Amino acid sequence: MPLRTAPSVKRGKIPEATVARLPIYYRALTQLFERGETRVSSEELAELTGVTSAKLRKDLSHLGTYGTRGVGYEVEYLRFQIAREMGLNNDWSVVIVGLGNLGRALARYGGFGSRGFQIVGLFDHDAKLIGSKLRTGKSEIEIMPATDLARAVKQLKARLGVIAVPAEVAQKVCDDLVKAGVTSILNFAPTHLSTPDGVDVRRVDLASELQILAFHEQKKNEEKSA
Amino acid sequence: MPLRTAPSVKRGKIPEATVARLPIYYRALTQLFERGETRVSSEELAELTGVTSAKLRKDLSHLGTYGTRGVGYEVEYLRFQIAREMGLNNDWSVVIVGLGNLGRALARYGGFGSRGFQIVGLFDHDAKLIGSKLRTGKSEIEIMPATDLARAVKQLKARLGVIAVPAEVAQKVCDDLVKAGVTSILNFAPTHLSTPDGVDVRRVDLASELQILAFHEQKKNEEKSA
DNA sequence: AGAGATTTGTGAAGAAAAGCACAAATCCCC
DNA sequence: GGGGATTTGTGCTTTTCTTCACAAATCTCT
Repeated sequence: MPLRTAPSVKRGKIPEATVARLPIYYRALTQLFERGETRVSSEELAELTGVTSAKLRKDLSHLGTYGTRGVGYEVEYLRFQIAREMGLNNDWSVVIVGLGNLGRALARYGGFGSRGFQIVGLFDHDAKLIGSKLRTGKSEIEIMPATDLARAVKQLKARLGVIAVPAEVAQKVCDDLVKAGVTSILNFAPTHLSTPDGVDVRRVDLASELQILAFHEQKKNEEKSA
Repeated sequence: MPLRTAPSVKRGKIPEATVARLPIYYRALTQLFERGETRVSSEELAELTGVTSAKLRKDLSHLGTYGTRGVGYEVEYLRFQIAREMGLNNDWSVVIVGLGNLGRALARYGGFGSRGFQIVGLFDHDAKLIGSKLRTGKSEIEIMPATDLARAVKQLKARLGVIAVPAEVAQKVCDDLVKAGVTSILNFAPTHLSTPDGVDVRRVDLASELQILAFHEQKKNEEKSA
């Protein structure tokens, strides 16, 4: 009978590289949990997520010692600990600015609205879109005018913002979001955003990703012909 | 009159971290070029792209010595060198699999079809979509049945594939793409893909990005209340 | 209860990336 | 043509990330 002893929670700060992998582990654990698995070894979980088992163990060791030597990890327990560490038990309000092709896809994207994230505001500049409603997961939300951004976002108390507008206006939108109290931004516009200290920006750049692949692809060809 | 001396092209391999930043520099240089700027210093370009000037210079030094001390870099020349290094002068054929919300947005996304990347095939599983046409940049392309994937992609000779299908079928699609000769994959499905050696996979994970932001957001709150 | 088989957690070593600081090269102006 | 002002390119240092390898902890079987 594995009696759960007090989890030794470590309070050093977690390396950024580790933080970036926690969502991957979380997802794999969720899958295992839904499949009814109760235990998993670092080897198996590493296989599922595409990392090495040593890296996985070191990553987890930054959260605390949640495994059992000779046995492995309890799926549900480890999953909960990661969720807690990542703040997924809290509820996060998110606004999306820009509802072109990409913005609409993001708004409708299920994985976005799921677990912990709730889309509470949609904004666009285009008069043809304003007032129309969009289904985002469970609820329907009306698209509001971008001119209202700063005021409306402040009222919604959202601290996470998604920018899916053209590069030319991204900085302006970013400034408005920051003014409204947003302190974390996911930027899909292909441009660098400058923000004051204390505001995090993560960029997702579709064209860059393709270019990086093309670079490696080219290297493969050079090798072949060499 | 700055007579252009033979560029000393360095042939060591370029660090991965540098490769990931080259597209950013390239975009900023394109912008400067279109604005009519002919010269830029590492300090200015660093500011524009959100890196430090030392890092920028070191990155560029891996490509060759394309700057002039006391002066800076010639915008057009440097831009060309980066493009060449990244294989953007070649033309890359890309196929997209999965034309749900996200896939359609990607297909229509201008920055994708631009400079060097041409979407040559669209595939989906859904009978309602098959046969319909989608405008991707300049041309219209018909959506083809996913059952035809391996055969059709081989015929199209595409080596870059974009996966925008649900996680459950992503590995199957990936296997088919690899079978068809695709050697670089951009994966939007929230799951790890296993591939044979020689096939590169880059993952873009929207939910993970939000979760990483939420993690830091939580840390900010803890600090405040501490 | 003890021997043998697993599997974690982690120090220590190694590799990669970032940051520093300054010599070398160029320009400008008198 | 020489002195002062810029700005690159890079050796060196520091930091961060990854990998290795093994002791410690647990389980199983007899």
